[in-house]
Amino acid sequence: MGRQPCCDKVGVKKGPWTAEEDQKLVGFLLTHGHCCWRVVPKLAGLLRCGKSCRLRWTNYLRPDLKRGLLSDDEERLVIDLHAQLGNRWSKIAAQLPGRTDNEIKNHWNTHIRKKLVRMGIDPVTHLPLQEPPAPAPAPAEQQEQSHRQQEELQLQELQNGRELIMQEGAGEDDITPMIQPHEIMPTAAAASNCGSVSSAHAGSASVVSPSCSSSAVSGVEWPEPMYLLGMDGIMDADWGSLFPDTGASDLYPGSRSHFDFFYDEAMAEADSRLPSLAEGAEPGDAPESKEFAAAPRSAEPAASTGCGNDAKRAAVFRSHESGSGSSSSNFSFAFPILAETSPRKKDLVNTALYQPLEKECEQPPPSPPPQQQQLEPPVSAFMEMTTEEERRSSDTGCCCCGCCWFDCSWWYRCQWWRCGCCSCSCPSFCRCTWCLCT
DNA sequence: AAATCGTTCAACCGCTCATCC
DNA sequence: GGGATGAGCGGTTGAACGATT
Repeated sequence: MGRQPCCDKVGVKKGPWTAEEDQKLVGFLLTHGHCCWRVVPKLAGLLRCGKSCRLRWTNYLRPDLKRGLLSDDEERLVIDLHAQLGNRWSKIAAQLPGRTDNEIKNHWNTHIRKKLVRMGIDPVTHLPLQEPPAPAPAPAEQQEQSHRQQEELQLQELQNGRELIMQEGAGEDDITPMIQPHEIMPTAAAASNCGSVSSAHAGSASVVSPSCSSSAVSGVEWPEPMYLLGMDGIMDADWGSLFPDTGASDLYPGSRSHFDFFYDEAMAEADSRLPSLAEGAEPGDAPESKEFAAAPRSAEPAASTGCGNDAKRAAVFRSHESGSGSSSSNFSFAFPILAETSPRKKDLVNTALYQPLEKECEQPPPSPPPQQQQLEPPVSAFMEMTTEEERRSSDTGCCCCGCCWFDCSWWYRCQWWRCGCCSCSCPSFCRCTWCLCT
């Protein structure tokens, strides 16, 4: 008697997942978890096999996934772990929270393996390749050779550090650097400015969320279904009551989300710059504090421009911020960002998120077209824009929404720590010249 | 502008492992 | 102990996309 197939293959859809399917799957899993993958598609109303659902969830929809290319540190760790574990991608992935075995495997095959070969290292044995000495490089190759030498130096550093990494147990903070603020994908709501999903900028499941496994997630008692593709559902959620007693960091021990990182850094800096904020300083001391606490600047302009979600988001933030002091990880669940499709290079190439290909890095950067050389207009020009919509829609001015960090930080053109057109580093409230906190 | 080639990565396939009965 | 079953792993595929000709 042969093994029962995972599905009957009849009437089962294959190929790329649609947004609607993602929505159904996420909604179902967040509501019910998964007890048995085979029945998930039936109960969720999907014409997919359970295996496909599991893969889609673990490799793409899971709310703790990082997106984007592996960082240099992650790449080094992958190389190091591969030298020890071989092609045990799941074991390697287990050391890189937020990364999937599939993702690492793909990255290995498309980037790292080639890099190692170029460096004269056998990607299988991690030993030097036995090759005849290469002829003297042509002048055009000298630059590349210099690049190789640099990579070899890095690899040597890696080898030197291998023992140390292993002895120290490779703490998460050491081995998995946080995604930097500029790497954050735009939220669908932010990118579209008014809550409708923009396929052009809606990132794939770019998420700021604690590390977890799908099995851990399934253990949560989730509230009412939240169809994540409709961002309103997220924003409307009562995140304070979602995890009334335990923060996400409790749910996922030892984890710290990117949001945690941002939040703590922001608070630390805000504390240093606005020491009297907590005591209810006078406007002269912290001009934005009271206004923010009462009604963020974004709220009113948002209303006038039809962006009521800003107020909702600000309300969620305030609710969170004024909580009992439990882990800010609670809030991390507010940002699972689902996309209609995976982001393509064209979507990111003009953004801070774009990470050039290796070969592109080897080329001298193309000189920007004239119009791009003046991305930052005089501050006065920016200040002449009077509405939030004008500021937001301006490709040449400050990209901040002009109000609280809540919007700014999720707007992909923003620099987290300070706005591109001012040196304000008061991340709790703003980073742009619209604000008065400078 | 069109054709061709190379790259990337989501998704699939087939296998093994773990667990249950 | 052995069969049935579900889950997970690693290799492979193919569509989409970018680069080049």
